[in-house]
Amino acid sequence: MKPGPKRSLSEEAIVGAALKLLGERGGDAVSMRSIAGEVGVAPNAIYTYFPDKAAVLRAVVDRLIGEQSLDVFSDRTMPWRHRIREVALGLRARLLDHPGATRLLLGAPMDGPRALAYGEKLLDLLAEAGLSEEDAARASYTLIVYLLGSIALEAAELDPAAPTPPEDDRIAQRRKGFEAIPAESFPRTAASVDVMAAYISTDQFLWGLERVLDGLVRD
Amino acid sequence: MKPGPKRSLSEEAIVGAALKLLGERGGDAVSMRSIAGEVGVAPNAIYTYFPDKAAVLRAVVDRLIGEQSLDVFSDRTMPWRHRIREVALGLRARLLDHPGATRLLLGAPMDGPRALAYGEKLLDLLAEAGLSEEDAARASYTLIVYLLGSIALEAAELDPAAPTPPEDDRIAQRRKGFEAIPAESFPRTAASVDVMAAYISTDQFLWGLERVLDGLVRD
DNA sequence: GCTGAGTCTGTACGCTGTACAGAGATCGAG
DNA sequence: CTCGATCTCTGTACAGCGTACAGACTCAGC
Repeated sequence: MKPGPKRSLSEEAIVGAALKLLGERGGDAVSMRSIAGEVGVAPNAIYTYFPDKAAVLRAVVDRLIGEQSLDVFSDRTMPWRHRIREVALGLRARLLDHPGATRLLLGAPMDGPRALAYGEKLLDLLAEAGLSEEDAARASYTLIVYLLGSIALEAAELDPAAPTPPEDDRIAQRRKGFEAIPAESFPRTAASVDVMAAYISTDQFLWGLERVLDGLVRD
Repeated sequence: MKPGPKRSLSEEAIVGAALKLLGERGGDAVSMRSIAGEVGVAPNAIYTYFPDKAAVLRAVVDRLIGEQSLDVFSDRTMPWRHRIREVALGLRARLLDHPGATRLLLGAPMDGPRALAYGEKLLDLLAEAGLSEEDAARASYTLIVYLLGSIALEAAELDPAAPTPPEDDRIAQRRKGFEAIPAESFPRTAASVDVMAAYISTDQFLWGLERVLDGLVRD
């Protein structure tokens, strides 16, 4: 057995506290100090469990991913497309539940054990769908790109990073920094704006997923 | 004319300085203070031009996007698929040139004027490819998801956010925080790892793009 | 019982974004 | 030409951040 006093915390507890803060008070509220406060230790005690903050955040993301059961992947009573849909929706729901978490996803990509298991299963599933080993690998990556990209863009839209200033000078604030650009090149009510705004929904998510899958395993 | 002294800077200059820092010293080096130092003013002088740091970063991203000429979009001597490839590669190249910039992309999505113009053109192009108005909109969004997702994941991989610690205890450091998880669930040499590592390339980017396009405009 | 490793606390450093007050420059109006 | 309004920029300051360092305490094994 190791010497020294018993640990008063666990990685689990720390990640849990971070997750709680993330959900309750947004991504900016997740600091070493607030996490430590949440579990009742001095801020630097966390460095006993994780090498730095980035590691904590990676563990948070991994836990979020790991909350999804992997059983669906191999449930052969469903057609594989159905299973992929299911898994994709699950991942999306879990991550969008904590909008602040998502911006972490892409800064430190999925290299936690649970994320790896996830990727592994996805690979198997695509092989089962009839793809060659190489195609399955490429398709798996493409799919992950679509999933994470979608989720990230959606999360960015609904993140509480927009504390809604007094609306009076919101447009002015928004234009600040683009003053050198003629006003007419601001397509304020243009179609592209509507696209971004209106199609952010489960509906659009599934529509895109379906098309991507069509492209990946067609013929 | 407005009263007050002449401005000694411009939004352009500030964004330029930020971009320079981004390229030369990485994303973490872009602070209000360093930008101000670069252009030779006090840190808070920047607040005359931008409401806050996020606005500066949004302008940076918009500038990066805007560096791409929009002419390719409407050059009807090329087939539309070729044009999309061209434009996608251009965007990717421009953003990966400044790896630090990419993590900003998803935190504050593209709402700058140049980004909007970009989206607008993409929409037209897809309509030209024969899609209905609604399908073009959805496809446009899906395509943007793929582009930004790809680029973000690639940038995360090659970002200088990995200062490479002394390699002796790199694995130990890496495992820290996952100690509760049995070692055998660490698929260290698993296929999914290779997927993530090996297929990050222009090749994979184009492969995926082609499949996504196949899915979007098949029939 | 001693040794030495391991866990936690207190303190401190250098950095961040940005709010606030005021100095100086420049304009339009009288 | 003067005056007051208005704008830009500086100095200073604050609260918060991640984390390095030194030391107090607790325990397993000799």
